Amino acid sequence: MTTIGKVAQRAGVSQTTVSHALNHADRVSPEIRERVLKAVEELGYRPNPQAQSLRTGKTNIVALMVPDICNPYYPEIVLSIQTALGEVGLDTLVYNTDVPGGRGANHAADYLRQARRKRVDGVIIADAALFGLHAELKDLGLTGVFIGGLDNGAMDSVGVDNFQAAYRMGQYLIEKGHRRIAHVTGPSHFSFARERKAGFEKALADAGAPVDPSLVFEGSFLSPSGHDAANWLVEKHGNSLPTAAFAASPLMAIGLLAQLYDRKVQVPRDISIAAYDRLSLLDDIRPRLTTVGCAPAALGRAAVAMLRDRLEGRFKGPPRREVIPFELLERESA
Amino acid sequence: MTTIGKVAQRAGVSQTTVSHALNHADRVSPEIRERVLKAVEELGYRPNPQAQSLRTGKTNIVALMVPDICNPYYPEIVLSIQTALGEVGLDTLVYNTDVPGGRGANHAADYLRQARRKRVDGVIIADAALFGLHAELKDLGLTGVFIGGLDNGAMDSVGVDNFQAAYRMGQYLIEKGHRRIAHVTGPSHFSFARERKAGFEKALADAGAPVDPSLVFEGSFLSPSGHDAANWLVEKHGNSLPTAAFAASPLMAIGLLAQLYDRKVQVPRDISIAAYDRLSLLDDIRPRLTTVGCAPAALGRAAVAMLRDRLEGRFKGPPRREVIPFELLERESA
DNA sequence: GTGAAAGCGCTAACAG
DNA sequence: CTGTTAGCGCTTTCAC
Repeated sequence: MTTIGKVAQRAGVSQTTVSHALNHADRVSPEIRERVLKAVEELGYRPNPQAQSLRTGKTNIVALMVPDICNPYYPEIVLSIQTALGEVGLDTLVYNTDVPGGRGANHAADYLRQARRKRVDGVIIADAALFGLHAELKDLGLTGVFIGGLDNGAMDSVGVDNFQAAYRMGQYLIEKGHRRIAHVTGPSHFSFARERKAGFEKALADAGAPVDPSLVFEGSFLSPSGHDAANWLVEKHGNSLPTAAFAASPLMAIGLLAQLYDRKVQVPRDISIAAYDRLSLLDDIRPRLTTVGCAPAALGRAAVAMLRDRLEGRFKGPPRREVIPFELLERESA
Repeated sequence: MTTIGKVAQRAGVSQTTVSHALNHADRVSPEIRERVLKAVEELGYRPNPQAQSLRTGKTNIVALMVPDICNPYYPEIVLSIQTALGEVGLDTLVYNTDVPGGRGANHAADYLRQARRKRVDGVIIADAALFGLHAELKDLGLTGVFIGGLDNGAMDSVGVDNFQAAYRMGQYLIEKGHRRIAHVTGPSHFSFARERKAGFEKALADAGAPVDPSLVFEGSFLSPSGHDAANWLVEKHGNSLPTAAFAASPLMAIGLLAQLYDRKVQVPRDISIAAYDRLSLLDDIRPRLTTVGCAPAALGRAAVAMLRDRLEGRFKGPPRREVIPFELLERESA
């Protein structure tokens, strides 16, 4: 392994000069710099990152926490983040916080500590269940960005205005003539699930068609609860289905679609289906889902930008929140 | 930050002793060990991994290369690998090698070098396009495991017997009474795509129903070529569709399904569809696809086991190949 | 069984 | 503008 010493020797200068030439070009004369660079080139020298880290405390690694990469919402986030970080030479450590990894129940916090121990430069948390960790994050002195809602604004975060987006969808379904609309919500312990619910219900109420509580089903955001919701729809309301259903997550919408298919209910002929969030995966699902939300990649890129602002000292103020615009995508399902 | 020095001071011993107590329990008397552990506990001491790495050359980091995490084949691999590595304290650096990250065309090799530079302990490559990198890997002195085929057996690898699995599917379709079967293959420059093709064709030939070349369509493994294949089917063979089609990847099968839906061709009524590989994502697609293959997670776990065998010195022999058994899953699409 | 001392490769005061 | 020097925190000979 070529070390800085070898380079110095070859260039006929001291290690310091090599270091300067590489890190503070201006502190060194052009000719010397040239010589050093040439030696670096010839020797194929690459600084040892461990040594750099030990010295500087920086690792050029960012930890990324997602609940479960197999939930198709997250790959787009992970990809956009890894790519954006990779472009500036940062590496991405991925943790699936929701998947028991032989570390007991509380592995989210464990992973966080593990990341800290590793001296990652920053953390991006794309897991709603982890919003409570902001205090721990702060304690550990980690700079981090949350993706999604963060009630108390205790740290930097990026997200969509859940209330407005769901409101928009409510509006849309009303425009389309729907009055009896089922609503498959997320778990009410998530504040962003409550926001979506509130926004959607407000839209219906504003249109004079307030939601019928018997048409509300609380799901888990995951596809099995889409199945459950479909069964519930057919069993409880089979003799007179609502004309539309809004699922607060794409996975629940997919589950809904699948189970309705199995129960011979046709979409959108027998019932229209709309979903919150917009996944490119959905482009291959039939019928194509009408959705409201933003592309997850936009969240990822924004999160990286915010994190870099902190890491590179461009921004030092109090926690910020960036709101990403949403879009309603009308397709064939509703 | 508590360092080893503080611990030594508190325990009233030297740094060396602390290090020994922590890393070579037997080189230290029980009482001293006890004292050291107590001090460690009280101070919440955690060794600095950068310092450890600088000294030992190990980082406890493994790099994982996938073409594109948004291809739903990979999340299961990534999850299983990250989980398996996490269980033994190894962290996972994820790279999407197929996605331009501002690093020109050849970023796969770039990423590899970047990983090496980072002194990762090992690399897992789950990208068929990267099999050619085995030489580079060896040059860089990296221990690595490939997931998927690796023609020349130059490095450790795990995979499925593509020929046999595809053969099995051919057999199955024949058993089901199909004789005119379309075949959407992968790109022929991938040897494993050729193996699948050969296996499938052999099965048909063995059954006395050799494949009709006009029913073969070479795709890209991705969903758009499933669309293309559907269009081709309808346009070229619309007046007398084959009774079944076998797609050499799940994504192509999904694309096929989607486009057939758009063109009002019903599966399996009008044509049966079968796919290579088994994704849990497919559980939510309707109609449910009949598949042959192994769960990607099995590959991930096996890869981690192989890598650890090398890393932990349990195995030092020549490159090994582990073949994971496949399974045919009969469902409603074929 | 325990400790002193060297050094992994690098950066940054501080002198010159 | 360039070099000397001192560590960053840890592990590991090598003495004792």
